[in-house]
Amino acid sequence: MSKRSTGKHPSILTLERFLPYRLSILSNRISGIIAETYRDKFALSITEWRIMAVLGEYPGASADEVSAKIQIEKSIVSRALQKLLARHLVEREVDETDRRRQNLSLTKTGMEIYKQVVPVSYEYEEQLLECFSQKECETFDKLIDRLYQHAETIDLKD
Amino acid sequence: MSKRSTGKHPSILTLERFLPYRLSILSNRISGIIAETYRDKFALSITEWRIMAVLGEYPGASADEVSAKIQIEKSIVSRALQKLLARHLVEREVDETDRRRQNLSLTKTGMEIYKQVVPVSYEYEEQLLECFSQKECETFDKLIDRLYQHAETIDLKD
DNA sequence: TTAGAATAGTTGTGATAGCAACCAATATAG
DNA sequence: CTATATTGGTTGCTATCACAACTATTCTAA
Repeated sequence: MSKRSTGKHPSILTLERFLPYRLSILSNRISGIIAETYRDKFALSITEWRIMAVLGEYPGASADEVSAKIQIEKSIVSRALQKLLARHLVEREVDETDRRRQNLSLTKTGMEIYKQVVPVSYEYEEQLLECFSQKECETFDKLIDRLYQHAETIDLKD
Repeated sequence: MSKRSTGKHPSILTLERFLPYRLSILSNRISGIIAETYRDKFALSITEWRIMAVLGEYPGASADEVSAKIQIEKSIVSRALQKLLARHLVEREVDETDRRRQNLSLTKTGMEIYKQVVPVSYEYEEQLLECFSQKECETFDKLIDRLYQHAETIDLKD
């Protein structure tokens, strides 16, 4: 039984210091900056680009695998794929050993775009990390991964 | 003139190690977990809760100030406010010295909800940070803030 | 075998986000 | 003053997301 009324927390929440909030606006800012570039230079949304990135790494993946990889609802992946297919950046063929499944891959054009986007992405990441020393990079890396792992185990009891 | 073809970056992007992506899924996971609680226990969306949090800290703030604080489009704030007003969690009155402006504040009911949500939020934050030592907390804090500051200065050329 | 569960993918619906256009009140510059 | 710009806020439109229902195929177990 916790003594809520005499608890250890302040009675007012300082949003600017609240970790979930800070991570959210940090992520929004960082994604937002590069989203603009993807949109202006390649006419790709973040989701579309992520799909292409997975297919660049794992040609032949299925929509379901892509969905799991990038942690985006399969319905959203499905609709984003429709656009990529329409633009002939991605192609698919029914897997003959399992006809529910469709193997996805970048088309030639898709691959050309991919090869242009990859260095832009890396350069952006590099610019971001300029504000950290080598050691800080490693630390940050480690802490992010640890937090991510840990968050998965949290279940807010009611 | 950069030698792109012999550049220092790999020609394939490993999405799982790409910082913007990792921050995005980390933030989604962390916000997602608590969003569920806000929704189930208080019937509040993240945005609605953030608005209430600002009003808890700064009673009398205007919609514009709230919008700036939580970095959310004023149109979205406007619509979220309509719901909070309808539920009588927030009230507003026209500022008589500037009749464009409406001063917002939590109602009595709103304040009761607020007082329930605050400790839940702090407890969640505490659980999250369990995976860090005191020292790591401070480091993480510092690095996040630095990265956030730095990201603002980045302008992707062309 | 074959009925039922599981899996891959699509589609419908409602909520939310982002942008721009807009209205009303106020501030400002000639 | 008064025309113009600025500011606070709402609304319309479109895109995107989340969740659930649905179709089609394959797997499983009696």
